[in-house]
Amino acid sequence: MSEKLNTEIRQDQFAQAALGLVAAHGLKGLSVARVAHRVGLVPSAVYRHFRGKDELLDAVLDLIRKRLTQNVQKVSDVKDSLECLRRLLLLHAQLIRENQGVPRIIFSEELYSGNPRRQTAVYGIIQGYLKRVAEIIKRGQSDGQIRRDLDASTVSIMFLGLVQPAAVLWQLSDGGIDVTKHVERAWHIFAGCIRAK
Amino acid sequence: MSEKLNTEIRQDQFAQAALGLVAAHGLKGLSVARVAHRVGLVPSAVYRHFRGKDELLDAVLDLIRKRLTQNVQKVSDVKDSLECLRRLLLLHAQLIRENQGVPRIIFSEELYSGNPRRQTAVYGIIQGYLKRVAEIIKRGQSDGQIRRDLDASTVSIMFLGLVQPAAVLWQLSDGGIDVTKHVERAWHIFAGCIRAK
DNA sequence: CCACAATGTGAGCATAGAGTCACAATGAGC
DNA sequence: GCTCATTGTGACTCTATGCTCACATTGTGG
Repeated sequence: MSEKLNTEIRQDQFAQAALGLVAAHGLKGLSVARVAHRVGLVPSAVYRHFRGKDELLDAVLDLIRKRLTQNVQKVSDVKDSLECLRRLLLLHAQLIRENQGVPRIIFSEELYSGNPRRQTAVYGIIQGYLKRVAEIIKRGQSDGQIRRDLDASTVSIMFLGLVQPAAVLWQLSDGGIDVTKHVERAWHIFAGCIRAK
Repeated sequence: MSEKLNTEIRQDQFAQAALGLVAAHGLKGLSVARVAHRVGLVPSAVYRHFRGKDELLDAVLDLIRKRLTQNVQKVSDVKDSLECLRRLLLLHAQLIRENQGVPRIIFSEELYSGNPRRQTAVYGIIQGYLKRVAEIIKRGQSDGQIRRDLDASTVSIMFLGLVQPAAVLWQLSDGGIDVTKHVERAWHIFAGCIRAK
């Protein structure tokens, strides 16, 4: 029998295991049994710490939200707002590279179709991230770094668009495309466009 | 008993039914039984026209490729390359609005994880589309409409990035975001950036 | 050191969905 | 109008997976 650990620790372990499994085998490959096995426990053990698979998935979403928030934190002290955005973009690319599970979960409607509550949750995560990006952009607009005639919200969505398609291609090509390189090139073009003249 | 129709017609019907089902209920809701029911037939009838679910999904992918190719065709006679791109972008947004199944299938790794052949197929569809976009861009570069210092391939991926995140948000918010509006605003910014001065 | 709550286990249930097969109906070509 | 290949049907099997439950084990507070 495995060591007995308290619920919070197990919940964390299960959530991380789940995220890893999605990265490796896709959402389709995410079964309660596999998650348990990855943690070194037996399937039914999962139900000691979650009411069901739904609750487990919620925990995974929470994990993802934390990772995104962390990235924003990491760049929050960069004064130059364009540089701040650039670094956030690179961190984002890195997050995706290091954990393919993140985009797979966020952009797979499998997770929330037929589950309005979770759909709202995912939407909230993305909107939360976008909001923070928009704030950085607005800061750049007030201190004259970024063109004031642009809608911060639109720009923040475009910002996401710098990574997202590249991430999909990277996944599809099994790493045949360098996400970070593309993101750097794209950023160069994009920055030249929103920078105040 | 239902009317007997030949295989090509049935294959088409099943593929379209499948695409519609994905739009309505997500990939998770795509079962052979439902597809059959939507066409007004019984589950086992599907196996008269496809070897299995895999072959059905391949047919759906083919349908999607055709739709994308159609869009490129529709704008192929527009001389002004920036205008050509703008129209293609709007068609793309329209395609997504009218058939949510398209992005859901293309960007859901569920479809191809654990199936290298199909993964390659999806990659091919996107790359094919990107290639055509890149050609339009190169045309714009040679006739002096678009900045020559930009890498056409990078720009084509950015082009995709103008719609993709908006499409995801639109899906997540149940239509709470106007994809076409965002795309128009984003295009305005983007075009100002790649246009030759 | 002991009781008991929390955690881990294995066996088993229920359901959904892919696929098979023998048989029935259809309709196109002769 | 007959024949037969094609297409449609219903009953079925098989497998994967979410989940339950009775029981075993652990370790912590008193």
